[in-house]
Amino acid sequence: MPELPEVETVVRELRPLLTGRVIEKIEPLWAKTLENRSAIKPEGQKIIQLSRVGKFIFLEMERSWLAVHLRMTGRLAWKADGESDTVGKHVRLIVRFKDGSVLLFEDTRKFGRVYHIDRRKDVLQNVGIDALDERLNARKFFELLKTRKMGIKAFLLSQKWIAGLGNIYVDESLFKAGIHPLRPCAKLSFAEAERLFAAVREVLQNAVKNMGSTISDYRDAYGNPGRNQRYFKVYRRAGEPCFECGTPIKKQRIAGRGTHFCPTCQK
DNA sequence: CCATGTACCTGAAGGC
DNA sequence: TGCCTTCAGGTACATG
Repeated sequence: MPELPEVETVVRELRPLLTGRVIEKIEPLWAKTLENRSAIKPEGQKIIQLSRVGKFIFLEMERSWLAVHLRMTGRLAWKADGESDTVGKHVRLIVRFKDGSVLLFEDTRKFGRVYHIDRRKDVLQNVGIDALDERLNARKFFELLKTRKMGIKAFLLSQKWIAGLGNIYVDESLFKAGIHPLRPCAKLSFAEAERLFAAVREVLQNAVKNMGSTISDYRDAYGNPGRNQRYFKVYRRAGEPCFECGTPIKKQRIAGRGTHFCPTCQK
């Protein structure tokens, strides 16, 4: 499941591969994958730069943008020779460049989307500040928490306030901070908010260093799996002993997601 | 405002 | 072997 670290890894790898290339054609193979919300034509436009906000990947062109969301099983891969590339079973969209290279969007479950838009905010209306944005700090994080009654896991999972976290990194961050996933946001002290903010940053930054986590589907732009899954403390460890206290890790449905936590360490 | 449920999808895994 | 059910979870949307 690509979350911020996986998306960041893909963006870093694709940036030198795609920048400067000119689009010849965009071919959707599964109609719903491409959502065109612009009157401008992508054909003939040059890719100026790549960026990321939360789980969105942006390809900035000269007059419009492509925004990619990988959702659950989406992957991007660039191939120097588009002609020799046999189209795999799960290729949902092909971006063809003038030089003959291609960007493939593969997506087993078809949840992923490629949006063609005029400006980034066309897909960012309901997306909050990126979790690694330098403008975010513990004080601002606490300010976002203190007016909300919802459980902290639901808050972190929502992209509305802080963008980029998904199920894996929420569980790992809450464990690192020693906070129970059901704690109401508004009941967290400033010290707890500070600890949680630091944990979120550390968990995400470590995962970026490890090129993301691969559970089943995720691969980077070169088709390689990440290494971060080796360092999970709670995710997918139900019934196994907590590394801190030995209590079996509990799995429970919270905020509609399989949630892993240590009932002893997380209060 | 918030929690819950369903839809979108496919493939893997478990039960019988 | 094979059929059926359940589960995985990012996001949008409907409902209470």
